[in-house]
Amino acid sequence: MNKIMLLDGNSIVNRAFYGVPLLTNSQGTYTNGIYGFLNILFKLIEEDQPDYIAVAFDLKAPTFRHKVFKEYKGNRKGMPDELVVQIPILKQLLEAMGITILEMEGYEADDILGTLAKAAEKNGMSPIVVSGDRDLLQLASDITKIRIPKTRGGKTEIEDYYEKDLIDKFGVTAQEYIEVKALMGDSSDNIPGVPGIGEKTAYKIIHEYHNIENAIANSEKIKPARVSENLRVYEEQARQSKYLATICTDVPIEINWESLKMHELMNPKVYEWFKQLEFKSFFDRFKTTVARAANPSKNRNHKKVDGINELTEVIKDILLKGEFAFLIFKENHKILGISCCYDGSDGIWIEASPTLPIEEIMNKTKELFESRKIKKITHDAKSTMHILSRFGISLNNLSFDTMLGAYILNPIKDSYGFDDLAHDYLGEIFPSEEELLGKGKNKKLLSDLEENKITDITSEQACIVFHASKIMEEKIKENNQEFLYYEIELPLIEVLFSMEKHGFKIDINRLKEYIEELTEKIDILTNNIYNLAGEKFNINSPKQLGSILFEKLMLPVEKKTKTGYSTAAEVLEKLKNKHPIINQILEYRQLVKLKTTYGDGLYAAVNKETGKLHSTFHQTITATGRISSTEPNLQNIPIKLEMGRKIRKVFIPQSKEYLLLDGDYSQIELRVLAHVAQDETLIDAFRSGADIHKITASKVFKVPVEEVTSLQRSNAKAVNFGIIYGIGAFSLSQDLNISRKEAEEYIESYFEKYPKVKEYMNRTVENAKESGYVTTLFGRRRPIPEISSKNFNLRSFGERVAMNTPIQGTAADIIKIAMVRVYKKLKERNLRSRLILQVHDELLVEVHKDELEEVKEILKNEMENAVKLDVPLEVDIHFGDTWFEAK
DNA sequence: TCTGTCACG
DNA sequence: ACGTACGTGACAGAC
Repeated sequence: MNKIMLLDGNSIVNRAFYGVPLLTNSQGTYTNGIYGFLNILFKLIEEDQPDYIAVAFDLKAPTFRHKVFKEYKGNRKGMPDELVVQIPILKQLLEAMGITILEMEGYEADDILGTLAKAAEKNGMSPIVVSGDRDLLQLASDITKIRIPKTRGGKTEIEDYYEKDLIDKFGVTAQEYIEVKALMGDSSDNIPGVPGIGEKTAYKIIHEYHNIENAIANSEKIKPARVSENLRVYEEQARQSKYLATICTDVPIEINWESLKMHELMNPKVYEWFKQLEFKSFFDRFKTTVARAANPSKNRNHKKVDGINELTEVIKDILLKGEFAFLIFKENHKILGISCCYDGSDGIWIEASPTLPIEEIMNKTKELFESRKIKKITHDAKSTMHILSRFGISLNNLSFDTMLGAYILNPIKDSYGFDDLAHDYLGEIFPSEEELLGKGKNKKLLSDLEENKITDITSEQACIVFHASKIMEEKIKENNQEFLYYEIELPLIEVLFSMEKHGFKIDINRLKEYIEELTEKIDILTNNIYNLAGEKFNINSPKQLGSILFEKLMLPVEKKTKTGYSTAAEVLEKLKNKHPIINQILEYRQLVKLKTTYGDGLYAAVNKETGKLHSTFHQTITATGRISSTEPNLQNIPIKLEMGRKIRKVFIPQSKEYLLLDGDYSQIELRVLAHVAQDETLIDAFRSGADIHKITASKVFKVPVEEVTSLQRSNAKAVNFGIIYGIGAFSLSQDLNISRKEAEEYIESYFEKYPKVKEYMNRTVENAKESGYVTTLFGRRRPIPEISSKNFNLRSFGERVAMNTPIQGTAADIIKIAMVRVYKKLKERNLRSRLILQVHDELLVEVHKDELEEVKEILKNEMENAVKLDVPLEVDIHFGDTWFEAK
């Protein structure tokens, strides 16, 4: 007998949503309801192997039940927004799987399922009705099976009911199940039932009288008296409840059985959906043939080159084409080979081998890489340049970097892998690194794979890069981002490469001394703390520290975290006067931070050969356009506190012939704000060259500039920062330790004095809501999906981001322009001085003593004139023998 | 691997 | 009534 599976979409996704923790993919789309639904669906299909399938959904429109009883489901709370957004995705996914979705205005999903189940029975099929809701049990028969899945802690258990199971478990038939509900009502659907009759009484009555009419007729015999009387008084209400509780089995819906037939669910479209939703655990459900068919590019015919003659032919071809995409593959310091793609169809894998050593490949290809005529396309050019430089090769005429292109087109992604390129720009499927090699300790090496697989993967990636670059070029043009991409970001690659390669010299002996000094101080503090606590414990453990402070010493609890007491500096600061241990802990924390992160951390990062720190600068990480620095992070070296600042004395020039020259923008973000908001008052303030915080203080606190106190100035400074961040009164009040009301007054007063700033903020948020993104002065774009969220917090975050990103991002654009120009000038003039570091609003140059005056001029000039704004850009220049002195 | 904490702009 | 400033990265401890 043919089986037909009929699912109650809403109720199952609801169950799934609450049974699976709130998941999102990397785009921030909530996916837990969909994920849970699929888990249930797959399990059911595996168990029952249905021949036909359909999913019914409720519509928002009122149903026939509302017509007779407008309060029906009146007390229902709506779905949470996190679930609402998943429903349309689920529907599209089901459609992609070839599963028919049934909806009918005026009816609920239950009614559609009931109608189909009954029709299917008549048609000689076995219906399997699936719902998260027990109401459906009234559809059970000796042919129709009701299945109720429950998801708990990721596990799905299913209760099954034929009508006999209903009788076994509840002692009622399917029809009697309705009668019971008519009597007891249903608070979740707002079905009234009969007052005074609950579950127990309802069953008792139906066991004896089988239906409500019979019960009403015999109500005299029913005890207790109140139940008996209510049955008569509320007999109409009981009838209406029965009507409401009865699933309609004759919905006027046309049934096309053929269209409900099951197909292979795991088709290419579905594969794509799963990739986007990041349901990696479902991937192995796809037959490899499907994955292959899903990917037209797999049909490319890649070639492996492992002989010198073939390589010569390839190079000849490339010289003819004038352009090629390439990737260099490196694993554990070993270079495996180079893949390339130059005519848009097949890729080529040039494999390093004993017969064709990498040195020989590099010797042969050097002319290509260094040619100023041949255009090069690659993915992550900066890393590539490091590899090439080991062979004394430089990369010229880089025409496109797809990693950077993907970032400019969408800076909020958290990875820019080949799978992303294929999906986002080519509409193709390519497995991610994790899918290809696994992850964690089981991660395989590319070189461990079969030979032809290596050829396929490496060549295919080069092809993806080639093709994606063409699409990206178009999009960059459409977005008016050509200047940003070709004049700022692309040239910046070489600048960052040079900074990384050059490195920052460290006075290693001085660093050792610094560590020793810290060690001694920490030892003393540790002893003091143990004495004050009366026992030894791990001061670094927030958990142990919390129990000492708040349980043993009974200090008042200011703030809690998810896991326990907060021991953050901000909290301890407030406990300073309550116990002498607090100051010791604060100082201990500060010194331990300095020792571990900056002392030991930097020491370990110093390159043994060069004696320098070679940080990596990331150009595709931040959502705003800033660069970031890792291993080590040189953008967060202490400066605010004296003890921390001292570490800057270990940062020195490479030799005594050199000095460190530092240029930093003064108030660049506020200046950008003045410009983009076109606020005359703010513009004038900057043109006058005066202290901007002081001026703001004078305006906000309505006192003459000369009479601004230092407290007023520092408060105004906080307001200025707040404005840039997308101000909130609460946070400002926290920051300044003032009341919320006062903070509100500050803000109001600020906007009164700088009205165009307020207009600008409103306009920017409006635009972001309209378009879904914000832009900087140079066309950098940041999508803000949160801004249309129904969730207050998410939406508020989106609004703040909309206000902040154009400012932070424009400042980032500006300093990047300056970097490119400074680099170019130093190179053009054949100077020995080198740009070595950028810290968001600051550039550091290692300058040869003979070139000091010239380079000072270049640095100041290029930074101040990187862009012409309606306010001047001011740069402070300092120099010295260490970074400490150069600030 | 996540959380808390803290360093920077 | 909501819970609270924008952007990062490193380290230690706890799971």
